[in-house]
Amino acid sequence: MPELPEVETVRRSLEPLLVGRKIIDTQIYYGGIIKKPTPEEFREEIKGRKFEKLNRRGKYLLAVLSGAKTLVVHLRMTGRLTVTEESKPLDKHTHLVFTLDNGCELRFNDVRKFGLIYLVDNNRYQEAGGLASLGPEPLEPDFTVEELSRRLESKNTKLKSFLLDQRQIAGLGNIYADEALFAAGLHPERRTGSLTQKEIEGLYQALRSVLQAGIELRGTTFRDYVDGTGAKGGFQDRLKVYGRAGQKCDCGCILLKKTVAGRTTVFCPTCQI
DNA sequence: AATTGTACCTGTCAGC
DNA sequence: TGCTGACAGGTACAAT
Repeated sequence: MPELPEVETVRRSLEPLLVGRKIIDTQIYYGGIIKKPTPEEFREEIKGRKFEKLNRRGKYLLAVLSGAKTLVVHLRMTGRLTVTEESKPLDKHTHLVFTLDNGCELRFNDVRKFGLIYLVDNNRYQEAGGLASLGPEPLEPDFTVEELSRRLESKNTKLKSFLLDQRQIAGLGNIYADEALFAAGLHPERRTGSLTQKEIEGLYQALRSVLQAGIELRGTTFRDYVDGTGAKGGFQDRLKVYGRAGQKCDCGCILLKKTVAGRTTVFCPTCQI
C-alpha cells in the first residue's frame, strides 16, 4: 500500500515529468474521487495551470500549480498516479486523465476507488481532509527522539495503534509499522507509556532506518503499488514480518498474525517483547 | 474531547 | 466450473 516511502518514490519519479508542464484539460471518468470542489468546478479550475513543484506530506502528494492552487492527492490503498504517452490505451479503473502539453497524460487509476483528490488554495490545506492534522515527518530533522518520547508518553495506547495514527507521526501504514516494530524488537501490543528510554531510542532509529531503506529501494510492491512511471518497488524482498505470518523469523520462530488496533499485525513472539 | 466502529470498493483466493 | 464468503487496509465520518 502506498505509505511514506511509496508516496515519496511517486513524487520523485513524477517531478521531472510534470514540473513545467501545463494541464490542457481533464477527462473525468469517475468523479467520486474528487472531493473538492465539484468535479465540474475542478475541471474548469485546473485547466491551463502549470505544475510548479511536487511536494509530499505524510502519504499525501501535493502538486503546487500556477495561480496559487495545490492539487492534493491521496492514493489510499490501490491508487496509482502515472505519466503515460497519450497514445497508450487506458488501463481498467482509470478515473481521471489530465492531458499535458507535451503529448503525455497524467493518469489516476484506482481499482477500489478509495483515492482522494482535492484542489485547494495554497496554504488552505485544512480543506484537504486529514492533511492539516498530520503529525511530524519522521525523516525530517525536527522529528527527534525527544519529540517521539513526548508523543509516546502523552498517549496510553498500543504501539501499533500509535504508529498508525497519522496525527502522531505522518506516513506510516501497516507495512512499515510492522517492520519498524520488528526492527526495534518491540511487541505491537506494548503500551506507549511503558517504554524505557533505550527502547524509545531503538524505536526512533528503527522508524528512520526502515523508512529510509523503503525509499532507497523505491517502495514496496506487495500487490498494486507502482511509481510514477509504472515501475515496481524493491522493498518487498526485504520484508521481515509483513505478509510473512506462518513463516520463520530469522531467529527460527514462526511469525504470528494477530489483529491489533483493527489491523492485521505480524510479529515474532520471541524477538519482539 | 477522545476513542471506536463502520463504510467505502473490487480483486483474489480458499473452500465447496 | 462456478459460486460464496472472507479478506486486504487508509481515511472520513458516524456513533459512542
